[in-house]
Amino acid sequence: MNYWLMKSEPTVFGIDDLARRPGKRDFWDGVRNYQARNSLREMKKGDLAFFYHSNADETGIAGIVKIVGEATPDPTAFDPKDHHYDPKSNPDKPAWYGVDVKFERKLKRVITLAELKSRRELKTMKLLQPGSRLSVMPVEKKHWDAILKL
DNA sequence: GCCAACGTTGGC
DNA sequence: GCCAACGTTGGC
Repeated sequence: MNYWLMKSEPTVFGIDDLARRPGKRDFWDGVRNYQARNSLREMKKGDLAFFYHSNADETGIAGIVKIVGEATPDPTAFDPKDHHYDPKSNPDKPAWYGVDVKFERKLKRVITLAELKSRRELKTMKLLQPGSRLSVMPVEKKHWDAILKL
C-alpha cells in the first residue's frame, strides 16, 4: 500500500466537494504533467492520498482520499470544450490519465504548508523541496505517519 | 498582483 | 541538441 499527495485549488474542487457526497467516487482528472501522470499510473486500489489545497486561504493538507479505481484515460484531454483539452492527445494512444477517488475523511484542521515546513522530520518530503510543483506525488510512509500525528 | 521555478515549444 | 521565448504553477 502506497501513500500520495494530490493538489487541487479548493475554489475549483476542494475536499468539501468530496465530503458532500460520501461513498460516491469521483474521477480525478486534468493532470497534464508527465511526472504527475506517472504517479497516477502507479496508484493501486486501496492506496491513500492527502488532499492538498493549493492557492487557498489556508494552503495545506485538508483531508484524505482513498484510491478506488486505478488509472484510466482522462476523457477531458479529448474534449475541445474542456479547460484541460489537449489538442495533441490522441484517443488511440492516450497520454493523460486519471484515477477514481473516494472521500475518506477531513482532517480536524488544515495542516498548513507553513507547519509542514516547520517540522524537522518532514524536511525531505517531496512536497517541500524547492521548486516542487507537482500536482500528484508520492509520500513516504514515515512522512505520512508523522503528519497524522500533528 | 507579483514573481520565481519549472515545463514546453519551436527555430536553428 | 541547444536555448530563448512563452505559459503555467503556486506561494506570498
